[in-house]
Amino acid sequence: MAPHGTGAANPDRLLDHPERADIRLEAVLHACADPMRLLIIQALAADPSTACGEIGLACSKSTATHHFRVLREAGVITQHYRGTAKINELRREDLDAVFPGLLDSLVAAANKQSGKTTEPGSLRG
Amino acid sequence: MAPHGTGAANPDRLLDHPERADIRLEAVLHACADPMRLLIIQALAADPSTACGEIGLACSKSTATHHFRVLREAGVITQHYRGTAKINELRREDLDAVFPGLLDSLVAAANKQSGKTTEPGSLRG
DNA sequence: CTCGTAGTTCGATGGATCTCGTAGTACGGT
DNA sequence: ACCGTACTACGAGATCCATCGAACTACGAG
Repeated sequence: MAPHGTGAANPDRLLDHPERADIRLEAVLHACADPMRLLIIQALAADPSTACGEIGLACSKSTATHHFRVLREAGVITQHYRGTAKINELRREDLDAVFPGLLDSLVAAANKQSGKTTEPGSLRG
Repeated sequence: MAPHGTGAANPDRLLDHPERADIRLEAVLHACADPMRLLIIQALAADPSTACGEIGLACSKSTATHHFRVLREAGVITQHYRGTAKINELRREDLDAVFPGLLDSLVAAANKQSGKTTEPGSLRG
């Protein structure tokens, strides 16, 4: 038996995302309750469609993978491959539909706390 | 030496609360990311100034104490004694000042998810 | 095919966290 | 003074979580 990566478990490189209806508030909050993941969210809010590596996360690659996964499984972000890179996006529409206003106040709070100036106009593409 | 409760550590029954400026977003989110504590928050949102025991929590008393403490130390609620009862209140003003809109969307999300009808008069003015 | 880049998986470790029962303190009434 | 109610503090057990390094897969370019 191969000691690692049982290989080809997902040949098309597709990723599982929870349906909109399956997004749970506790999971979303838990996902956001981590400084590293909050950073990711801020980065994606400022810059949609960013690859994992493009966000300068101060941790190892495996840790980064872990955090992105937590966010995806909670329904906060979507991920899809683009060549060798993995592109991340906030699930704005879904989150707004399920928990109206939550994401916005969350991002605003994160930006405020980190002293970021989310200048008016950059919020929406 | 008394094996438990070193007694009179706080003769006036005063409780430590973080200052408004010391409230951290991660801590607030983490505090809210628990079903039990989310229940407490919903209860306090619907009914300010409630004693610990008045919320029908499905857990032991020591566990309840623990959850209330987490909420207090995160800056989500205040607690003060009134006779033998301990009264809890949401720190609405402080939270609104530090993270505008967050508490409202949080409570609304919790109510929505739990199918609670947030009294058609209290939310929309 | 080979190499480099991007990200994953596994396994381990150390630290939080949840939960509880038991034993304790504080207050208010009788 | 005594008792009951309300809640706390401690200690233990179980589980979860963040983090890492090492080994691995997948894709693209030359």
